[in-house]
Amino acid sequence: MRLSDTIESFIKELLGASEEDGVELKRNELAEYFQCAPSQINYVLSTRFTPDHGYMIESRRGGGGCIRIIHVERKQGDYLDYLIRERVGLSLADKDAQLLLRQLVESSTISREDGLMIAAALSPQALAVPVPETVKCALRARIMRSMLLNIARRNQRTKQPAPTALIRIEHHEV
Amino acid sequence: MRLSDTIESFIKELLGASEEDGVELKRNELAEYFQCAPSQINYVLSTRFTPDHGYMIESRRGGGGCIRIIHVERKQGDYLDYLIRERVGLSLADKDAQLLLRQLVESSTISREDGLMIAAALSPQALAVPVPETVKCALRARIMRSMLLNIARRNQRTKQPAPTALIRIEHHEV
DNA sequence: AAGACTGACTATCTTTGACTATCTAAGTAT
DNA sequence: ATACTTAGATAGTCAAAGATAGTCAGTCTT
Repeated sequence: MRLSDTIESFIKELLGASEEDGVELKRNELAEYFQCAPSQINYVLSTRFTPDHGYMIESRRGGGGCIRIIHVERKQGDYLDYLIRERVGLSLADKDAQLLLRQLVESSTISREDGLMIAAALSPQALAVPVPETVKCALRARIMRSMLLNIARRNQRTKQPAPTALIRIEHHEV
Repeated sequence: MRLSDTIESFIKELLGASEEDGVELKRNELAEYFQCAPSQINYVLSTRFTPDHGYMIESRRGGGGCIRIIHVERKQGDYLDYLIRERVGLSLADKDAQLLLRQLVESSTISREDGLMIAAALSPQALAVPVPETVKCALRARIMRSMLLNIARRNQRTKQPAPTALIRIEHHEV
């Protein structure tokens, strides 16, 4: 078994054992424990604990610093989960983003308020920085996923599970 | 727990227990109590009790000198306005964004949910596209402004600038 | 070729201590 | 009395040291 896989399972065990929906760990301690370079931890995090995997990472440097990993439960057949993992993809044109948002609000997958918040974050004015359109598309996709994940997490916290279920498996390139 | 965090909570407890909206303390006594260098107190004040955090500091040197910490209450609408117009500016470092969000939630200017949504949109993971940091700073400012503006509009629509419960969020929970 | 792994370099946050600035009070000179 | 001086008591500043985590390009493995 590869080291990365071992570390991955270890972290997932920690998450499973935790009361909360997240765990805190010290990068250096973990690296010490597994006898590897500290940057190996970053590698594991960036390849196996990404937003599309349903994880959020927060960290602090300096004395007393640490890494926090938050897991958002994915339920089978959860539409939000499908969106984050597949539908949004790596690139999202402005037009597609608006279309998607409208669908999500109309199908009550997300609230109107949340839809407006996402729209605000993705608005052309917000993204009016001098970068190629391809980069903006990547950005839209990332921001969209990150915000949807946050909504999923909130749903999980409030124990008020997904408003809808309906999975429509459409093709997913945007 | 970091010493700075401990001292921060201690001071906030004092503030909470106080009848006034401020407390007075002796730098050296505090330092003695926490067994640290007096300048540590200055560090805590300058990183956690700034105007952005909603605090004002006054002090007197010499015999009988002391430090006074005052918590400033702000009107929601005005504060949001100020943020949108002045504070956010054209550029916003990651650190500043987090600081700002934390203060906004602590002062109930925005709800915890909105704070988390903005944090999700501004998270390093969401902005992980290959552009210079200067561009990211510009982007953060724009997204932040756009989302705050959306909140302000929503408040106006509902005519009910409803705050939320006072929730103390943890350090990088924002 | 793709994924796993590493190490040097960088960025950020905390803590400390030496040095500086300011204030009060008491003492001294006029 | 009034002005000046000085000692002691505070607080402020800043840069260095320490403690973490992040990045990235190159190497190794499969």
